[in-house]
Amino acid sequence: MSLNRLPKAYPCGRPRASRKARPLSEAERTELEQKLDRYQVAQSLNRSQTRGKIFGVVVGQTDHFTGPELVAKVRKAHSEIGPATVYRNLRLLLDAGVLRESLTDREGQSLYEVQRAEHHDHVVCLDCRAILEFHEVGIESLQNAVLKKLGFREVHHSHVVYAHCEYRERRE
Amino acid sequence: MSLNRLPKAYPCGRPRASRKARPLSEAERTELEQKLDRYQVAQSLNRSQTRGKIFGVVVGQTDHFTGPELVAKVRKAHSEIGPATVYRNLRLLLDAGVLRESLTDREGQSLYEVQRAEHHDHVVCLDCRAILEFHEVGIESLQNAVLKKLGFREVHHSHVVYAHCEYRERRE
DNA sequence: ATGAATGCAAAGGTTTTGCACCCCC
DNA sequence: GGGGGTGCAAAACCTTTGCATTCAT
Repeated sequence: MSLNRLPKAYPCGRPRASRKARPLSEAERTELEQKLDRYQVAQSLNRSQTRGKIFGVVVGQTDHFTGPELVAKVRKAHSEIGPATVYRNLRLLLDAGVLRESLTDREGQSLYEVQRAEHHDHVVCLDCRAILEFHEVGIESLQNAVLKKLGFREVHHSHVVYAHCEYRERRE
Repeated sequence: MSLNRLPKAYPCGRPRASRKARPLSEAERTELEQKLDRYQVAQSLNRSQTRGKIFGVVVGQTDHFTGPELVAKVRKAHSEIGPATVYRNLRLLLDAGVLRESLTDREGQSLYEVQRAEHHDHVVCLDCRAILEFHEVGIESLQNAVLKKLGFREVHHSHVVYAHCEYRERRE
């Protein structure tokens, strides 16, 4: 096999898209809106219509998405909005805590998702690219103990496990 | 503050570059060489001189480095080698397990490092960008228990904590 | 009125690809 | 000899930036 053609995907039999996160509740949406508002006030920013539209698209996302995907989604709903504006607001929403950069997919692209109240970490299936979420309190508390010992105060973290899933295992 | 000028760095007083990892031992270096050899054989790849040179530069790295940094380092030692070749070999070395993509820095760039026998995770200082390493067996075992329950078999993982350090704390 | 936000186009930076030529086995 | 590897240049891609204009307060 030549260097020029390294495989990028190793498909397994896992059913696709079986993992849609639940949509935001009305309360969560309101909470995020207030978060954005507070950030805008704190930073003396304006409340623009365009930002409102982008926010609307963003909080409608249940899955993880890349920058270009967000650009496309925004553009689909509001064709007048260009990439530059989307990226400027993407960064702002990250800073405001409305979004978070949750992981890097196996192609090395950043994936973003809406910041929810309950934190979670990720498992990426190396076969079918499915992304699952997990939360284990014990891990977090051990992590915080380590950080404290090192003299740090955590702001956020990214814990991603890349793994083969049982679907592949069965075929080996 | 305008959207166009979001701050990217918040310097703290931590002394820079206080954290150099130790260089590879001769044994480790040999082990990596064999790993590469095995990979080349398994994939029916050739042993080229250029790849050897790049390997040489790579195993001389003690710190984390980005793609462009590796390009520059290789070029400095071997000016005839271009970016395309470096990137092709970077990917190959990742696939061979000689390197690993260890984390994404706060600018969103991937950082690579030599794969060592002892696994470790990372803390990134949000103030001075220092990168520290930690290893906590308890975290790993909890993680593996979770993965098993979900029906996955871990291949590798990335656990990065972004945090403020005590140096900043003291000044607040 | 003043600074923030947008839209466009252009630039920037990183990584990949096409292709002719060379090297390894 | 045949496939793998390299080097160069060009392309592809994602993201940021400059600037004139519009919007929010």
